[in-house]
Amino acid sequence: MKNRPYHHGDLATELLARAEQTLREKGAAALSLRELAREIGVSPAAPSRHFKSKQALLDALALGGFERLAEATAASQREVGESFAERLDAAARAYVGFTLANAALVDLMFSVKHSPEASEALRAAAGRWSEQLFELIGAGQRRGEVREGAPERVTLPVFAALHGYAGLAVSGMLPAEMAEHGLDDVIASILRQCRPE
Amino acid sequence: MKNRPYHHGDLATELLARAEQTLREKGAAALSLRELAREIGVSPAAPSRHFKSKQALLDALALGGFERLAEATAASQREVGESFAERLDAAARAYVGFTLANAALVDLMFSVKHSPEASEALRAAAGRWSEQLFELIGAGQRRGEVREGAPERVTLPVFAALHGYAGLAVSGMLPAEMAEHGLDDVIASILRQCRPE
DNA sequence: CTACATTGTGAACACCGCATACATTCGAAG
DNA sequence: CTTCGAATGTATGCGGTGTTCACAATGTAG
Repeated sequence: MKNRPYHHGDLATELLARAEQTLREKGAAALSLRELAREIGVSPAAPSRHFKSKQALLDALALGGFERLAEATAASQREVGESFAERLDAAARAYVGFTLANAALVDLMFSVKHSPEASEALRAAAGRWSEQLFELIGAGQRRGEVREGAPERVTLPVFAALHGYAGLAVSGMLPAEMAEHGLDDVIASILRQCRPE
Repeated sequence: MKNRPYHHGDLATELLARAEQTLREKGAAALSLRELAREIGVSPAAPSRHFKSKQALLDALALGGFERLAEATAASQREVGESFAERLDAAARAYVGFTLANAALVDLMFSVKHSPEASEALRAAAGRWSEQLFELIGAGQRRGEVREGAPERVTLPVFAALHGYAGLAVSGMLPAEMAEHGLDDVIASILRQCRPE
């Protein structure tokens, strides 16, 4: 009856793909392992062979999100000028754009609830990405376009502003008049706070 | 057998209270109407008389959160000096303190998922609170301690930085060396970006 | 070819949110 | 005070969920 062989071949990746699709369309809360299995045409217990719990599936999604975010950030820096203002602008728009395009996923990534062992991998992936921000700031400092100071202590406020703006925009809590110039204003304020004396 | 009368007397408020407690202790996902009813000693369907759905209960919690946040912010401004630096510092610590002390609740407040009619009330409560921030910035401008500009466009980056820092801190994504001076650095950067030319 | 590890199945369990029909209590109008 | 409707709590059931277990089918290494 079923044309599908007994073994699916690559259930894990198809689970992740479909999960991310439903995540995007209906949010994290509406994600159901059983429904996923039903869509793929596999028994309800099959997913548990690849993800020992629903949380594990979510952790895997979050991990992939960080990797893609890191890639998007790197890409934004590849074809842009060398001035700090340009590079920051590109990185900021890459980050906020990614967040707006993957709201539920980003929510997952920065969610508090992660299984302890996944937390390690997540922290690592997040670190691999935030290093790009350190490097961005560091380069600006070397060019004399960013004020002096320990890179982490200069980078944190920058990143916080971006993260905060993206979160506010996604939550729909921004009145229209703020959303319009919102990102521009945030970027401008970051440049102002980074300026050397 | 039961000493409790047939009518509980104030089920709605006790539901909210217990819900917030479990929210704090075990997170939003672990919140169950049935378990709440069990704890209070009432039938599983009883809560539905006061909150037509689980989402309605969550909306009510979020609403209360905004009100308490507004109150905490107002309190932070009552017994503090008049300089912008002092007032911003107080408001910032009030906001970040509130989110750290009520992480899951704040998550709920800024979550995307709200029933349409609750969104209105939520937006209103959020507005009542954000007006305090506008006023904070406006007062700073009148004192000549904050750069000129439309209040919304000056306030947004300020609030974004605070919101973003709180989110990062809560998510545990901050390395130790950042978390230490983190808030201080964010506040300093806000002051820098607000400074007149 | 045989043994073992991997992957998918089927049934079961204990939950959950929600809806419906019914019971009890409260409060106001007559 | 009685009555009668509204508010509140109960009992039960439905369809859904995540997770676990024993078992079956398939792949793979020796």
